[in-house]
Amino acid sequence: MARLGVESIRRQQLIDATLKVIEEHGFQGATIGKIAGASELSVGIVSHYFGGKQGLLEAAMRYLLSSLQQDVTTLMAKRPNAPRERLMAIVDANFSGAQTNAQSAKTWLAFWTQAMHSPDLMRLQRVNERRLLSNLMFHLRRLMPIEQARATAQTIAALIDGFWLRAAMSEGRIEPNQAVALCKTYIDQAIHANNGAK
Amino acid sequence: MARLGVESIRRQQLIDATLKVIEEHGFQGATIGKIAGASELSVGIVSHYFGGKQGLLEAAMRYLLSSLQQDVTTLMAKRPNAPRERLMAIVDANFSGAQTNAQSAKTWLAFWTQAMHSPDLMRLQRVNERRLLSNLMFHLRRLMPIEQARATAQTIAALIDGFWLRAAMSEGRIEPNQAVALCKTYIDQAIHANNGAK
DNA sequence: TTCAATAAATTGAATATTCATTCAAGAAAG
DNA sequence: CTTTCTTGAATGAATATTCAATTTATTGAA
Repeated sequence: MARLGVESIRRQQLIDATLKVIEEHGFQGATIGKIAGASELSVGIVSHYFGGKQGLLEAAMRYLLSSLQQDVTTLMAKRPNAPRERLMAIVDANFSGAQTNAQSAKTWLAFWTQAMHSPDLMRLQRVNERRLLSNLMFHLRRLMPIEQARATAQTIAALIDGFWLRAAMSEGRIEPNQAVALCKTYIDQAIHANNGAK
Repeated sequence: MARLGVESIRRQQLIDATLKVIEEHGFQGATIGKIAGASELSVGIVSHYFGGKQGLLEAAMRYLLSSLQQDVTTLMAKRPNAPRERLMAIVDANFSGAQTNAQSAKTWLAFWTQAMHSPDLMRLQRVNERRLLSNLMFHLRRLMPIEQARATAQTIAALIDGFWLRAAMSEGRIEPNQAVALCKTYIDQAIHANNGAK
């Protein structure tokens, strides 16, 4: 028997290499050859562990999504349990840590594009989106009537996506702090505008 | 000599076919063969008029960008020359007419992804983005102090992009009316929040 | 008007390239 | 010495590009 855990090590090696190559060459330029090179493994190993290129790409996206989800729950746990604070934590998490640089924004955009033509990736994307929305709704419900909460949740979600997209297009010159600040300003405006209507 | 204007007719034929094929098969699936088929021309004609596939794709994106720009100026011209009205017109234009359906949102997303790896397309994208921002700023400046105007302009731009992105991901179930309504609600909130500080 | 002569436009089979996948052989671990 | 892991050359499929041949349009002389 080979060393225990080789499989999970190799899988992660390949996923890391995949993300790196997509960052560098885009989704189109991410060939098995380049990925194998970046991982210092051979091309054959991909089908051995992931069945093929598509399987590797889906695993890589799953990894990105779960990283984001982990950032969210970690950051949320550290904040006071007040609705406004929790909302701010959600925003912070979505622009935090490993997530925030133009490179990883490009990777996200690439996956989004890909997701439109892969039911599996699309499903993953939807699950995450619904989680974000229901998360936002949960806290907004405590601050405003349900209709306004719904609208505000949609708007916050769109804002987050929009800033991400702009980050991807801005060639390294992303200012996560600015995006976070603008999102927070919006949230306070929305709370203020709908306050008292509760 | 051949009939005058054949060149521009053929170019448009190919661009239309390109957009149609991308809508239908995605960016990856948009092969020269399919595009030629959809345009009822031969594959050879592409390199004759555009030098190659890349040239055709760039021309198609140029066409989309200029269509959007035209929608904006057309709609703006019809509205009263009041700052708030003009802002609303900008939002309307960005979700109007030929622009608004999940298919064309997918096409946009595909081009954005592509633009990240093509300096030429990136430059085009930037020009358009700067035009949108300065357009927004021009009117916001009349409603609030410059710092708030800057922040609001960034937020509106991000909102527009964000709703587009969500439209692209939402598999045909896009509600442009809802996106427009939410953008407008935000604008009014922002005006209200920063009013009097003028 | 008709008819070559010429130029422009168009075709699509042939070619070249790129790349995912396969798998027989070999290396490494236990 | 058996099992697992890994390699990478060979294969085949997909597709962009090329270009010689063909078609179509234009011109102007008869």
